[in-house]
Amino acid sequence: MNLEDIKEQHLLEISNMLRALSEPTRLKIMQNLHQSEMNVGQLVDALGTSQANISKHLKILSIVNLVKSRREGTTIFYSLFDPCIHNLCESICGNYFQLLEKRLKSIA
Amino acid sequence: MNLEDIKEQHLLEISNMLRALSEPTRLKIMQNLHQSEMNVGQLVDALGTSQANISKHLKILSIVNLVKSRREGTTIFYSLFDPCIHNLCESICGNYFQLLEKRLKSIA
DNA sequence: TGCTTATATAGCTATATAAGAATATAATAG
DNA sequence: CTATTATATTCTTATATAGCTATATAAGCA
Repeated sequence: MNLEDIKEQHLLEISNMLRALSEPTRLKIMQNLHQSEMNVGQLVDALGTSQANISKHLKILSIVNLVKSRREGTTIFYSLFDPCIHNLCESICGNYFQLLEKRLKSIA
Repeated sequence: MNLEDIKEQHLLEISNMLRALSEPTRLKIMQNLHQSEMNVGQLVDALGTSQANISKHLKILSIVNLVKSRREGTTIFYSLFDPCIHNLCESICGNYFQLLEKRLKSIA
């Protein structure tokens, strides 16, 4: 599938996924879930923001299928929706550092 | 480089890059530049929005180093900042379709 | 049942931003 | 210099959204 051939609707969905990913708190949530599943309370502790805030961000990540959840008693565990999300994150981050290096070289 | 090890400042820069990418018009600009460099007028024609609007979006994409420009007389040509941006876009798009397939299968 | 814990939601405010309209800048031609 | 063409910027308005506070829901336990 080439970028050039993407239809409007898919492009809109991709932009939604990227917008969901593009918020720093949500990116940190993804970074945490990258390692293992976590419940809301653990994420609250890890990120140092309010529980309400974390819940809202988790909802946004759920809507675009970046994360999924399972209940265990009163606790809800969140994890990456699919293993391929790993690759997505690694790839974004890898490309960022590749770009960063080239920018630094072009300054030097 | 693993996602888990990314420091705050890099994470903020990545989120800025993703936010820049996450707007539909800008994603379409990237989609067009994916194929070849284009000047502002060509992008205006291709996307069907105002010249001012395109210029503003191009500026946002420039700031995060997703595109670069060169002048030729009064015309300014834009292109992807670096070849690796190709990979980034292909990877985002590839992962989206992979996710899409799995969602469809899980419904069926 | 009522109480506690964990999570989600609603309402509010402040800020960010996309798009339109008008104007400004920059390069070139005459 | 003036006019023209191509692009950028400024200002405004409307909408989206992050975070706060308070409240609601849901599950388990006494």
